Amino acid sequence: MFGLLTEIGIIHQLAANEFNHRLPEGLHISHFGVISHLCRVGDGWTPLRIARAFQVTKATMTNTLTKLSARGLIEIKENPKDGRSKLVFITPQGRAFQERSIASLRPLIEKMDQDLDLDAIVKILPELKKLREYFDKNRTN
Amino acid sequence: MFGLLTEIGIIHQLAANEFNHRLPEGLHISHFGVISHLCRVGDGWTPLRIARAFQVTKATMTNTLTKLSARGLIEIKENPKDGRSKLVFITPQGRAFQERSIASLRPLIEKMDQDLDLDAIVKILPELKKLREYFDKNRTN
DNA sequence: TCATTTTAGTACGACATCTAACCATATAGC
DNA sequence: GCTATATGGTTAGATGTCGTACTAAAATGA
Repeated sequence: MFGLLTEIGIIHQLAANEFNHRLPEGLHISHFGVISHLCRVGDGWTPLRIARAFQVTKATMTNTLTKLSARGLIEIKENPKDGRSKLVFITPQGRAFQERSIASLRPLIEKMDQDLDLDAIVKILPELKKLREYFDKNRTN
Repeated sequence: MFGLLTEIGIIHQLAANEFNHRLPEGLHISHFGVISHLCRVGDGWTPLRIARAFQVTKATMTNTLTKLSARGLIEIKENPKDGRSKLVFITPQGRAFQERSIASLRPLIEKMDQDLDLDAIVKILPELKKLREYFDKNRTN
């Protein structure tokens, strides 16, 4: 069990590092994650909901969104339905950034697709999902 | 592929967080990792060799070892064979810390062993190892 | 032998993330 | 309706990790 988590930790570290190196304009994998998410599933989410989707604290998400907003990649508006909260929208520059990012990452992904046994990887995904759900359900706080 | 790495990233985040919460005296999973490593495979390693084992930079390892040394959990000596380098040894307090840590983590691990299908997890380990070796081999540096 | 290059470790600054504390607004209970 | 609690977001401080640049020592090679 320790071995599994060690392995996962190292893979995460190496993968995040690899991605960070390749993302344009010195942006971080977490920035790409949020932008990509908004592009794929639609925008107009509250910061808290995005934080939950990525399993980070709301303070972390405030930080990430502030950076993205400063770069003009997203727009943060008041939520007309709830005075406490905000809504996050992607801008045209945000979409352009996502496309540039994907283009930057494509060679890496394609090389992985080529070098690694995708079938085997697809097979372990459900197992990882179970593990993630377990941690998510059993976490303290 | 993206999904796989997202999953791995979240699991790592949740697991590291869970471990950090449970480790004694506010120590971090990275500290436990080093101590545990020295206990298991023997001490007298150079900082760089430990850094490589955990796939972190040597600057990071300097930081970690400084903290551990300040707490008296390890001892860092000159390397008589090489004036540039050091050797890291575990102290009795370090061993005691490892035992306390394991005791703190035991309930979590036992619960996981109980709740999760270990056979399935053991089956995905080789696949993860392959993935890790792939990233390790192909990393930009 | 001595100059060049490589290697081990450290110093410093940047940054993502966390926790804790705080403010403002919404919800619930009496 | 009003008070107490819960919720969404921000701020401040701590920390782990990274990249870059530096020093000192070892290895290389002409």
